[in-house]
Amino acid sequence: MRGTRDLLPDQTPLWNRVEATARAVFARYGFGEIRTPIFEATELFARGVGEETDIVSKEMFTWEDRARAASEKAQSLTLRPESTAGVVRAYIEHKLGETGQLQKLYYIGPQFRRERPQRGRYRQFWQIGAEVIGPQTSGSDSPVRDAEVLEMLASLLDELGIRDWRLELNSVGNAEDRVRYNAALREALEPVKHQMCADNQRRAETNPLRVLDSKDEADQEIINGLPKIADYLGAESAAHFAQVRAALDACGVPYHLNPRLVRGLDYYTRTTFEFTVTTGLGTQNALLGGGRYDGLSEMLGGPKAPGIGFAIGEDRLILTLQAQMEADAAASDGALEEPKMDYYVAPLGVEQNAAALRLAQELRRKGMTVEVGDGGFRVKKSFEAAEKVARAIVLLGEDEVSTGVLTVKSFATGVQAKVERARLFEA
RNA sequence: GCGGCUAUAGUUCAGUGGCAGAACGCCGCUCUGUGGCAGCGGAUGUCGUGGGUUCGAAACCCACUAGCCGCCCCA
Repeated sequence: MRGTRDLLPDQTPLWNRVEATARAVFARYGFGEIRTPIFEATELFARGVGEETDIVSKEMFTWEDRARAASEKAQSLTLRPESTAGVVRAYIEHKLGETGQLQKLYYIGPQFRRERPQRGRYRQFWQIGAEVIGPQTSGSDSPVRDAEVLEMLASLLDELGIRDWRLELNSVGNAEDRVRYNAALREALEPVKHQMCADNQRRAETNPLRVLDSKDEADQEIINGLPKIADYLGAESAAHFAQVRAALDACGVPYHLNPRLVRGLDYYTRTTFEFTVTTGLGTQNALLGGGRYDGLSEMLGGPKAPGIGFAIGEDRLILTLQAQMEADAAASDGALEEPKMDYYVAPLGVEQNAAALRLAQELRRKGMTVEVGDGGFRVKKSFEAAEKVARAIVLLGEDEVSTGVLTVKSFATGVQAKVERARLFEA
């Protein structure tokens, strides 16, 4: 299917390493895993992500569920295009706010957007994300939370071995700041917008913030002359942002202020951020993105519950790591070695098959990785097969079975030795 | 959703109108309890799918599907 992929066993170890590292890092910061449905009511995304966003207006996989009884109405359902809305729905539904505790939740799972695929962009893609949310009394809107999340991401990327990441940081202000800034943008764009490209002319009308995001080269001069959001932050937003930056400075997390970083989901308020990389992703250079969403819970009919979260594009993280590994292998002239199993047990003759499987059983129960051949194979074939998958071959012929003294040959050293059956289990 | 490029063996690719190819990999033999090297031999296949042009199409044309690159946007 378009935009979907199969991940074969040569790929999945890296995926598992990434996910295990993420789980371990998140646990150190007190996050617990949440698993929410892969589909939700369409309404949730329309209200949470925003009716006018690209995601909701043209990228969702949506269908009408059948009404199963005359009294039941057909419901519009949608494969989740992101997970924050679902997590906040679960927060509301399970009344997690009533605990009074700050909730730190993370998730790993597939997301679905009906876009044209290209490198680093798939219709089913995976996100590793986390949300910090709770009633205000839990400190959920503290700048400490913003900085902690950003510092955690820096630690995670470092631990994964992602090199040359770059943190872009901005504050888009609270709801009131945004109203004033939008008005200022419209006013500034009015006399100059006719000089801009068609896309930007449209955005100037529908969503002036998006003009800031434009990469149209001819329009850059105009865009650079537009009012900066930083000048329109109210005292509260400005103080919050200053504290976030101070905490990042204290932790030694490098960042670049990017006054043009506006994000495409309607729920973002105040802190917004993106981590980008230059390796492996082509023009889709955003590795992860996120921000604060102080009003989302209320938008979804829940209690006031400020929050901040992010989503890592796992596919993009993997592409970056693979590109780095290829670059390293090319630089050191070394081929990428596939991990080998401990033993390949080769029965010599079909009469030894049962004994070979039994030997493998014992070795595996000791925790060793073992492959078993077939007595019908010629010895040459057994060696060839063994050398591909294992570090050593155990020959099991009539003699070995009757005496219990095995013939073991290491492929690394080329040394062949007779080994007591019992001693093999010690290794 | 828009534009460009691409699709031939397991893989990477050559093949611009006249017998479907190379390298690597795979299998067999030389070699029935010792692999890696070498020699010899073998199988690779809906030439993405469907239609059209032509005496003849892998090649030219159209449509579709999928991938890649870019735009939009985002992870």
